[in-house]
Amino acid sequence: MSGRALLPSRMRLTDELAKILREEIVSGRRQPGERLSTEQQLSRTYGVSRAVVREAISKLKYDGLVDTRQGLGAFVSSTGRSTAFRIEGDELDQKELRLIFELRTTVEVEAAGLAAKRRNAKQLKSLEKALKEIEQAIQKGQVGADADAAFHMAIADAAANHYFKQFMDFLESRIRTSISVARVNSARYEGWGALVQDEHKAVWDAIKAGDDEAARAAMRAHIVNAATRLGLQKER
Amino acid sequence: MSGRALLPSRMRLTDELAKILREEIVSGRRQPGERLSTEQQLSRTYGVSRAVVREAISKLKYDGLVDTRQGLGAFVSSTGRSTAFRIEGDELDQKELRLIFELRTTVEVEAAGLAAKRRNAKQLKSLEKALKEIEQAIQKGQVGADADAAFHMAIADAAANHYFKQFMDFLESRIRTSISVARVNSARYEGWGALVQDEHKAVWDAIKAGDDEAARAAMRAHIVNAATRLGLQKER
DNA sequence: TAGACTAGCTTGTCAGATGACCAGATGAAT
DNA sequence: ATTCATCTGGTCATCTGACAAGCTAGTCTA
Repeated sequence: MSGRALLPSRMRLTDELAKILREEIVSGRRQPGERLSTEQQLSRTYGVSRAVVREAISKLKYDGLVDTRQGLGAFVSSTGRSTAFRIEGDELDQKELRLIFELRTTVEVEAAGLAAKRRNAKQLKSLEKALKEIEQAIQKGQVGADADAAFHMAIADAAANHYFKQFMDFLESRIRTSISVARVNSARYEGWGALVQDEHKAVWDAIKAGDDEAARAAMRAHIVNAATRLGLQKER
Repeated sequence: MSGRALLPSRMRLTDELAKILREEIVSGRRQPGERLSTEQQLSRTYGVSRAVVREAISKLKYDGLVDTRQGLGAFVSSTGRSTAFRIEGDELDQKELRLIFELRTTVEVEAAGLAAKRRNAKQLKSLEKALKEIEQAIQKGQVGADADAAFHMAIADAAANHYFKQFMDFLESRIRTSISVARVNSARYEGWGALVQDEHKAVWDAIKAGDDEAARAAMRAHIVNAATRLGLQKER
């Protein structure tokens, strides 16, 4: 088979094909509801095996861009919208990070508020434990990033909404991979340790007291400060 | 082949397997960097063909959960976290929908607040246009779902943060596919038209006036009411 | 000892085959 | 004439077996 010329590049064939098909759909060149060519046709058109075509279509299906029905074919999904929320790109510039931080702030502030209203005894204990571990780490001069993450996740738990938790987790890791770890750690903790801990305590106190407004305010202050410490301009 | 017993259910095999493997990773049972079993082993373990295993792994790779290298194997990605935020399942029950609505409320309320602070003349015009179209649709007795969506998206635009917009878009379409369209439309507009429009106007007025707190309050009221109209219990 | 080389494993891709599923046509029964 | 069961061809879902290409580790050679 020499049709390979139709799919150049050194990428994997399935990624290459998926990219082409995706482009055709999101660009609107293929209308919602429209039927795609059959796997065999696509395989012939692009000079790849049916297995490659299947994996490529599988990706689009996974993103909700197409639906397949056995015996019928593959169709451009009616919504034409992706069913997954992605943040593309490995390295994000400061401007993008600031926007993501804004979204994160929004969600985490509300999570703190919900936690203040809904937390139970067990969750309070988890929070307290995380807080103590951060304290100890700081006293030892350690970074305590794990304990810090645990604190934030404990809040998400207490908010009693696993979508909040999932989303915060997602955003956190997305931000983390975009800022060099060294920078995060140093910026977050070097010299700021005590200050950060004060902010944590404020959040903790409010959640313990069940004061959701105070919890929101404390969390907002904490994250805005964190952004500042990371060198992201504080807005407003 | 009788190993099928290991993968019951009427889902597609590849989705089923992907779900299992994903669970093993996000739960932390498999550590970041750890090597997965080979495709052949997995194929034997779960009693499916290698093609199915490949498609399943392809999904995880797509979400950034695993990396594969030809000749080496598949590895749990270093972060161990997904690069995409998904809400699994086609039909979500009321409880899940309520939780998603809570997240949506959070984001959209803040978006309204940001819009009030940041909107420019052009965006105000878009909002006004959407508002008028909804009005006309209601007077004609039509549904006006498109115009309604346009209104919400115009707010997202005015918030000047495309992550808000993307995420709201994502949640909206995710909710829409979980509630039968007929039910959404009727519940949203049949008899409620004028009421809904009043809520929209309140949001619009606040954004136009640049009053972010009022915008947040109005949007919160609007979405809470929408949830109620959809038969989702209002919480708190 | 240092470097080239080979063996063996793994993923990437291919080709062909079978089963399940669907829409529409066909034909029989009412 | 209408309704319903059946047939038929097309399509996706899955399986099987094979080869190519990339990688590691150990072996062999100079």
